[in-house]
Amino acid sequence: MKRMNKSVYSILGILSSGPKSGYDIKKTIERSIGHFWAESYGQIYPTLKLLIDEGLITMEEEDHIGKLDRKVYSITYQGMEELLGWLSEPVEDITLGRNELLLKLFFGDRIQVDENINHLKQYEERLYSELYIYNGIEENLNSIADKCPRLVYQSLTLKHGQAICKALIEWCEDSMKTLYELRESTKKSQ
Amino acid sequence: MKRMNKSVYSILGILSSGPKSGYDIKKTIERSIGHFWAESYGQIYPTLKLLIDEGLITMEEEDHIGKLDRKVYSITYQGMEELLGWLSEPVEDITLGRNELLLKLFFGDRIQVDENINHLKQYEERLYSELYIYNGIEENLNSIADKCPRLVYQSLTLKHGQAICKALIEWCEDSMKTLYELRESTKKSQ
DNA sequence: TACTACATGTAAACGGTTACATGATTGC
DNA sequence: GCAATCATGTAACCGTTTACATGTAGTA
Repeated sequence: MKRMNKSVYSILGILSSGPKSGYDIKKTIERSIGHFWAESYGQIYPTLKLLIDEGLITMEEEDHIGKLDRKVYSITYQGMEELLGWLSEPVEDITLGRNELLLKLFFGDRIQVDENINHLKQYEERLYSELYIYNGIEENLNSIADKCPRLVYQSLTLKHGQAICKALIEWCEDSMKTLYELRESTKKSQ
Repeated sequence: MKRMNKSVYSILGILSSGPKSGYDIKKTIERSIGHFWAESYGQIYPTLKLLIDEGLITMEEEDHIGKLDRKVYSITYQGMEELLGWLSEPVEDITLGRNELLLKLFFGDRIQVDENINHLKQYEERLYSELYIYNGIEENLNSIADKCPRLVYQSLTLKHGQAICKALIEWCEDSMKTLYELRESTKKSQ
């Protein structure tokens, strides 16, 4: 299976909770994962075509409720396997724009709780090393006695990075705690 | 003047503190704004060509210290004007990947303190309204009594957004305080 | 009547990265 | 001799957005 771009997985994820048209997929993405992941029609329709070619989804023309040519897409068994495989793989990119970790996490109930905890652990580690670098730069800035305005502005951008790191490390901790509890509660109910 | 992409301003910003070669620009960007703004050679060299055509920078071939064909670029008066104009304009995009606010702020000492404070104020407002939306969704999620794992994962992604918003609102407050102090201290010394 | 939502799709443009080609200089 | 760094540049590729084209259905 050739390398696929991430749009594929956002669409497979959405279809994993039921068949939908291209239009529906767009709307569903906006309402659910829209705050960290966007897809345009120019991305969705060609991707749907590709997914059919790969056998990961199927299409059915829902003929004439009225005269709308509505095409409904469903995920196949292979498609579900592809999705689950991707969900379990470690996160690659974490550009804060299109956040792959959040995309995996949003569909986290499809896989084991521990796998999601692992994703969070790895993210937390990255955040710690990023913060470590920032702290190094900060010490460097502080060691320069001469406090010119230039340095003030530089350190503001630095503090931005530190603030995000610290907040997200906390978020990781809280999230992992939540997932530990989820794991325990599902154990009991079995 | 036709609309320019943001790479232009990162380069003008870097050149505003002294002439540099394309290679130097790349290295300087990495060391200074690299944590929120990247540029590749494939972006830098064509942009330098464009900036020369627009008269915003000039080029001088620094011939033969050895035999390296080093080309040194300097910002022109018009280039400086273009940069200062852009620095004073309100921020457009704030994708957290390539952060335009931080780019403006990093070069903030070139303009009035108050203009930078305004950028921060506007950013803070955006963050408040984003947080407001998240809080609305959260209430909605909480009102669903049925606590299925699905919702747990959804709310994790939501909390991610909330955590960043809160941290950055605090960062805005701190930054504005710092800039108020900077403004007062420069007033006194005049 | 006009506006909004439903519905599908494509082509061009845009912004950016990656891979490649080329070659000098410095230091181990 | 070899690796790292200095140094310039281009072409292909990738992912994404925008603008466009087309048309139906419901409702105010």
